[in-house]
Amino acid sequence: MTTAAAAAPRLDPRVARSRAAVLTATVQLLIERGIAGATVEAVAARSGVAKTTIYRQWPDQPSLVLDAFSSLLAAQEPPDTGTLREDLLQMLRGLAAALTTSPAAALMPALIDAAERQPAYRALHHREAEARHSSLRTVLGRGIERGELPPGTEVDLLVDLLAGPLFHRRWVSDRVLDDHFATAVVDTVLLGTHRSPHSNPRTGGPRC
Amino acid sequence: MTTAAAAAPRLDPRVARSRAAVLTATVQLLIERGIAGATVEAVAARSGVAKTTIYRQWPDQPSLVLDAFSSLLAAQEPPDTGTLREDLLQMLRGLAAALTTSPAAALMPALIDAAERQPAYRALHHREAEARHSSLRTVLGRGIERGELPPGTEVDLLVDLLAGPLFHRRWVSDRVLDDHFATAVVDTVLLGTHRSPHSNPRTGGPRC
DNA sequence: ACGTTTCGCTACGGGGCCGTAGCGTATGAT
DNA sequence: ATCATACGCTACGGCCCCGTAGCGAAACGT
Repeated sequence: MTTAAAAAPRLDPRVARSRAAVLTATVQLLIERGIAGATVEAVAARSGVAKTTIYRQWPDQPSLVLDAFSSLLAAQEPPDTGTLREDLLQMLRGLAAALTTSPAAALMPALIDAAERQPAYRALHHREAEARHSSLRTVLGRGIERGELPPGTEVDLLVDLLAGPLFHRRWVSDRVLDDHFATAVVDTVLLGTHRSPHSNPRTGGPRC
Repeated sequence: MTTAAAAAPRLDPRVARSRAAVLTATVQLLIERGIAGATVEAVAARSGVAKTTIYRQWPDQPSLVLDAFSSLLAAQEPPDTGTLREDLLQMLRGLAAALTTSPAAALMPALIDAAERQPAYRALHHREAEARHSSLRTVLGRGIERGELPPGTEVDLLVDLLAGPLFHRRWVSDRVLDDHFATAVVDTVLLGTHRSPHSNPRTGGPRC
């Protein structure tokens, strides 16, 4: 009975309310001032929740920030249009849009930077990245089954080839990142993979 | 008199010494603890230079950190082997090696994160990125002149297509980043670009 | 209506870092 | 040898943030 009760604890609405307010304020502060600026005191001031209340729900600042980060996890479902190209276009266009418009995208560098040194952030970063890549892997796997990609295709390589250019353009080149760019990436990579130059040169192209 | 003297200031060796010690310590602290950890007090402790001396040469902490960042600028000369593929292989392999081994590479996420919010860091980041890309652009330009790339090739797109996957693998996928990977990227992108980089969407893309 | 839980508020000691001042000492230039 | 300069050291007021304690008030569950 105790285990059953602990499994489905109906939450006190007061807890839920303050918890939501705190997380919202934390995300805002993370975007505006970075991890270092997401102070417990600042979160308390911004959210209207007392500092002591925050400490009643989170042991320390890193726990709170990690919680705020994971509250943003929103992995999209893998599309299934019937064509590999269409699936990839849909995914990369969605990614491009998310990287340019979503305010949450702005704090990905902060997560990567923190992951470079702190194990907890590192684990979270990998979890989120894996969640994003799994959809891509699913789509690519279907492409292989359909014969749109050669059988020996290295899926991991393709993931970097497809997603990498979008990230690079957003945070390094700092140029326009739109549907046209996403389309160009998909087509170039698909065309370049069609003959699988690195893995299986003997079999030539599938049906060229 | 004052203007003439300021025009050619031979540096006091004491200044040069403390300056070098401070910058070295700052870089170390940046790598170990990030920007927030590169405190003037910590730098003073690590370098053995008194805190007051640091303030005599830098007005505040951001100036010091920016100075430390720019002391790491080392853009490689564009190679000229005669073949576009060889040039690109050399450059991307060098980049892959730098991203994996160089301790300075570890603080690129920190720079990108800071650039997201602070204009000074943003300017520095763009300056460094531009320096890296210019060599790549030079090599690609020669490829177009030689006819190894179609005349209308979008060089900016190629830069992201080539460099992006390396960054993505280093900081998102967190998988092996070696010569083999760099080679696969170069070959896929070159093959994919050999015909039109983005074919017409009406027919369903680059089908053969 | 009743106990229980969570809340907001105030206050606190502790710590870290900021940026400056003053002063004697060591190192450099001439 | 002399003068100028940069140095290290100590000390300081100020600020921000940490995490905890104690209290009464308000909101909840039954």
